[in-house]
Amino acid sequence: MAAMSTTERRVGRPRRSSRASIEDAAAELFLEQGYAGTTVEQITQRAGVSRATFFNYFAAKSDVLWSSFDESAGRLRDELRAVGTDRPPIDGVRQALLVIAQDFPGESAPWAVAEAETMGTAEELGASGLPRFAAQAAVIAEFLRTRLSLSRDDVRPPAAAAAIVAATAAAAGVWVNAGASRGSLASYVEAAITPVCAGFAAALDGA
Amino acid sequence: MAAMSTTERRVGRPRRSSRASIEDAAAELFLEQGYAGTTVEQITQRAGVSRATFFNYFAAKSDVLWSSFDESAGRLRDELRAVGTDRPPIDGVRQALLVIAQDFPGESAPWAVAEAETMGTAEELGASGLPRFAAQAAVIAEFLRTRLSLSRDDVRPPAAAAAIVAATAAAAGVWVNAGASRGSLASYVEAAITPVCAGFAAALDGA
DNA sequence: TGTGATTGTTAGACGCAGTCCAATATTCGG
DNA sequence: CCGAATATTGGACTGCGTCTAACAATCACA
Repeated sequence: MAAMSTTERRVGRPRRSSRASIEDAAAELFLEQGYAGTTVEQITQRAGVSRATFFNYFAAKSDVLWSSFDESAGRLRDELRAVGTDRPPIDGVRQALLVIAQDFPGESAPWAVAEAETMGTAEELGASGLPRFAAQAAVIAEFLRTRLSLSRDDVRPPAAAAAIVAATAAAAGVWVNAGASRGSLASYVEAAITPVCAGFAAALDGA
Repeated sequence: MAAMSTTERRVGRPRRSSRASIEDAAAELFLEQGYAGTTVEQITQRAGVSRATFFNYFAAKSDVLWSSFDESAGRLRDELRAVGTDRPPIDGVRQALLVIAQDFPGESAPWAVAEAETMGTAEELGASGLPRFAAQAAVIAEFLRTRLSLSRDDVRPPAAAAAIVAATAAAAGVWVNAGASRGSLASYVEAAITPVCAGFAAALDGA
């Protein structure tokens, strides 16, 4: 989603403020006052920009919480494209998700979820999460459908995709709550999605 | 969620307006103007109540869309409680969902999803859906965990629950888009969740 | 026939997220 | 120096959701 490195703008007024500086200001305030207790205006004041600028970088206040997720999520489509046509597509999905999950070691989790308790972000994450998960599921479903040459009426591609994404999200939730002594996110995701993939691998066998 | 028939209130001022009448007014307006183009005030005017009364019956404007879902969703816990201890718990979950899905014949779907195109409700349903799905998943996860005597650290119960709920939701989406010629929702849900249940049945076997 | 308890309805005000637009600022290529 | 392109800003506006205090209608009980 970030501007492609090949197309850095070379005309027009340069950005005075960065997306990251707004995120930092928001994270500080969420820690001090909680998510609900912090207004967008306070964030912009601390970041030293105007309120309008905030909405230039984020479409909604809750988008700040998902910044880390959005970065990783953009990779999924690329990882899937790189999957060879020789292996079962559902295995390719599994592999792609595990590769991405490996980028989250046990020591550190995104602040929006790691500090969810003190920030009170859990409620807002839940309220604003479905569109993102659905977008990822749509990518996976389309990948499965085309690779397996299935009809658009077939329930199995969207069902498998939704199940895999949901299992991944559930695994991430357990991973966050496991505290600092946990292992990498990948091991949690693997335990969560392997059964799903196995089940659909069998169900999609005749296709 | 509806007031238990055994506890109809017999003291205090009786309700002048019903939840259903507000829903009807909202559905009409959503058809005429779309969801985003309709204000809560317009709904209350057509229903003949004050704006404050609306928020007595619905915590949010989007809750009107989920009224039908919320009614069915309350049944899940009861259906699970009725599952015998002799059969595998994951089969009990599968059976409970299919029983509930049978209440949705092919001819009629809830207006919020059936008319999603003309009402423009899809976006709002997506934005407000996750808390509801998560609540259902939590019920299923707790059922699986206790019936199987698993630890709270185990990823599998929440993962299986989330996957099953997501597959059900995906099936419902396909079902809605299939138009009037479709069969009952149950057949779609069955095709969607059977692979998930099979996969986790194997993964939970040794437990 | 009151009187209090209980519950439903209402008006009015408020904070804040999110949208929109017009004005201004800063860089570039020519 | 002049436009084209992009970033930033102020300011106004809509509408959701919250809150509080008042008011209305019913029942139980004396």
